[in-house]
Amino acid sequence: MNVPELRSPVSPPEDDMEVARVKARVVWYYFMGGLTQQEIADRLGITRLRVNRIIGSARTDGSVRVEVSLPLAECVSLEEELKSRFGLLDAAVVPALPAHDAQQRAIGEAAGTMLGGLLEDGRSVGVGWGKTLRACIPRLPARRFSRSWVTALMGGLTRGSGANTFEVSTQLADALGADCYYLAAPIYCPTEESREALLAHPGIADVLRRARAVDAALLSCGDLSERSLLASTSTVWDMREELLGAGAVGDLLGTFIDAEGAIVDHPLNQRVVALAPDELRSIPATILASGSLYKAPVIGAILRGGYVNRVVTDEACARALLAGPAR
Amino acid sequence: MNVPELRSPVSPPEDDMEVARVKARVVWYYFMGGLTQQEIADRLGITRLRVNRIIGSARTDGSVRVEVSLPLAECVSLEEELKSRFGLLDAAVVPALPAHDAQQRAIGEAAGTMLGGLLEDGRSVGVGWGKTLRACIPRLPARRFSRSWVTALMGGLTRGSGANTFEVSTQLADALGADCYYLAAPIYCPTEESREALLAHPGIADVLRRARAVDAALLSCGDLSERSLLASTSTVWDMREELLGAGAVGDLLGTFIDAEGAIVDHPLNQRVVALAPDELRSIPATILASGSLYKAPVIGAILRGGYVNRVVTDEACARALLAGPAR
DNA sequence: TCTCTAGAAATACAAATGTATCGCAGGGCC
DNA sequence: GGCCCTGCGATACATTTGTATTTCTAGAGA
Repeated sequence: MNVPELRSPVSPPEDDMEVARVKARVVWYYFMGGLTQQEIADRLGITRLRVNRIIGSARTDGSVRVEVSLPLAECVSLEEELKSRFGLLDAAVVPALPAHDAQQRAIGEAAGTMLGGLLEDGRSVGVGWGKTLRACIPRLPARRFSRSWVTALMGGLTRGSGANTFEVSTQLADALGADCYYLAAPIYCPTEESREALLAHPGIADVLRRARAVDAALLSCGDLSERSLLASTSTVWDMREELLGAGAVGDLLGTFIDAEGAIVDHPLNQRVVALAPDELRSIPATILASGSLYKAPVIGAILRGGYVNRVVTDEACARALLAGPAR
Repeated sequence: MNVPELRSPVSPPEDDMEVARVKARVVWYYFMGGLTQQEIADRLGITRLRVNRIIGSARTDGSVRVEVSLPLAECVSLEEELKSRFGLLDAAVVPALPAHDAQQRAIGEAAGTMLGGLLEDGRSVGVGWGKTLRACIPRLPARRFSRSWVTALMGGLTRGSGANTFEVSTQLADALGADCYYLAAPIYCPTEESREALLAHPGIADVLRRARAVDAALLSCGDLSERSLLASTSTVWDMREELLGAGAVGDLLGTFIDAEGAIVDHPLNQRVVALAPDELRSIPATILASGSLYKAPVIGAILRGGYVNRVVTDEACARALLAGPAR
C-alpha cells in the first residue's frame, strides 16, 4: 500500500532524489497548474500510468492538502449544541460520509486542525492510537517545535497495524519536529502482577509521569464490535462477553467504561498500561477524535464521564449524541 | 437519507442561503469526502450537472484551496539565484504552465502566500492591479486586521475588467478585514495640467501620502504588446510607437521604463496618477508578481532598476531573467 | 547460464468528469 | 399581456481518470 516507498537496492540516494523531483513536479502540475495527466506525462516524458499513480499516492500521503473555506451551517450548529450539552470547550463536526475510512480520515483531519490551533513551541502532546489519529498528522503545521515533546499515552499492540501507538506518536513527533517518548509496553499485561512490575521500570514510570503532565492529549476510543482494532485482538475478544456483561460499551485508552462513563469492574482493567481516564481530567486540552454511528455509545459515555473537554466527530454521530442523555 | 428540502423559488435571501448551504455541502463531499459527483447529486437530490457546476465555481472562486507541500528543487535553486543576482530579499518561482491564465493564477497564489507571511495586524498594504494580483487574494489568511489598511497605488481604468485597481484593492481589504483607500482617478489624466489639478484634490493627495507610507506593496507590471491590459487601452495604444521609440519596454504602476529600468522621457509619464517607481524604494517590502516569458524584459528592467526587493515569477521567466544582464 | 520474480510499461476498459446543445419556465421590463 | 433574458434540467457526447490485466525487462539467486 502506500507506506514509505522502498526503492530498488541499486542506487538509493540518486534514484530517490530523482523520483522525488518527478513527484513534486507531477503533483504541482496537476493540482496547482490544472494540467491533465496525459499532458503532464508528455511534458515529463513518463507514462500516464505513472502520473496517475504518483497523484494517487500524493492524495493519501498528505503531500497535497485541500482546504475548504465554506462553513457548513448544519455542522456549525451541531458543534454549538455539543458544546453546551456536554460542557465542552470546543467541538468540531464534519459531514457524514458513506465510506468508513474516508470518514475516519475526515475526522482525523479536523482533529489535526483543532490540535494545530492549540500548539506552540514548548507545549507537549500525548497521543493514543488509531487510524483516525494518524489522519490528523498531515493537517498539522510542519513546524520546528524543538522545545516540545510528544508522548504515547498507552502501550502498543505487538503487531504493527499502521496506526499503532508507536507509529502514531513517531509520526506526530516527526511532523512537529519534537522529541518522542514511547510507553514501551503492551497495552495489556498478562497479569496484574506483571503490570505492577512493568510500572516499576524507571523508563516506563518516567514516560507515564510525562503522560500525566502533557499540555494537550489527542485520543480516540473503541467499541466492542469486531470493527474495533483493539476489541478484535484475541486478548480482548476472548473476554468480550464478560466485558459486555459488566456493562462495558467500549474503551478509552484501553480502559473499558460503561454507558455512564464509569470504569467497569473487570480484571482486564487492572492490566492496562496507559494513562487512566480519570487522569485525563487534569490535562488542559483533551481532544477526543472519533465518529461513525456505531461508536456513539462509547463517545457519549466518555463525554458524560467528563474525561475530555473537546470532541471531533461526524454529523450522524453528533445527532445521535444529542439524542441521548446529557452529561 | 438526509435530503434537505429545497423548494422555495420565492424569496431571494432565503434562496441564496439555501444555495450557499448546498454549495458548502457539495464542495465538502467532493473535496474532503471523496464522493463522486453522481453520489453527491443523489444524496442531495440535485442533478449531477448542478454538482459539476458548483464544483467548477468553487475551484475558481477560491473557496477551495489546495496546497502542495513538496518543494520543487529546480524552482528553489532558481529562487536562490534570483535573490543573489538581483539583490532581493526574497523570491518565489513556480513551474511554467502552458495556459497563460493558469500561469497568472499560480504566480498570484504564490505572491499571496509571500504577502501573507509578511502581514500582521497594523501593517498597511498598497496594491497595483491585474489578474495576477487578484489571484493572490484567496491565498491570504482571512483574518481580522482591524488596525490595518489597504490602499491603491495607482488610478483605475474607467472600464471594469474584473482586475481593476478598485476591484483588487476592495477584495484585498475585504480578505484582510482592513479599511480600503482608493486613488479615485484615472490612471492617465488627459493633460499634465489636469493631473496637477487632480493631485491638488485633498482626498487624492491624502491617499497618495498613504501610498508612500505603506509597509508592503504588491505590484505587477505590463509590457507593450496587445496582451497587456493597460497597453491595449486606447490611451496607451495610440502612443505605442512613440513609447517604443523612446525605449520603453513596459510599465510599472503606469509609468513606462526602458530596459535599464530608467523612466522614459515621454509626455504620458507626466500624466500618470500613481506612486512613482522611485518612491517604491522607501517601502520596506515590495513584491513584484509577474511572469510569462514575454514579460521578462519588463521584469528584468524593474529588477535592474532596484524598484522592488521581492519577486514572484515562473520558471521560464526566471531562467530568462538569469540569462540577461545582472543588476 | 538459467530460471524466477518483482516492478515497470503497455494495453484495454469501465467509470467519472466536463461541456455543448436544446427546451422550458420564471422574472423583469416595456 | 407580450417579450426577452437568464438559468436550470435533460440529453448526448468527448475527454479524462482509475484500475485490472498482460507483457516485458532486468536483476537475484541457484
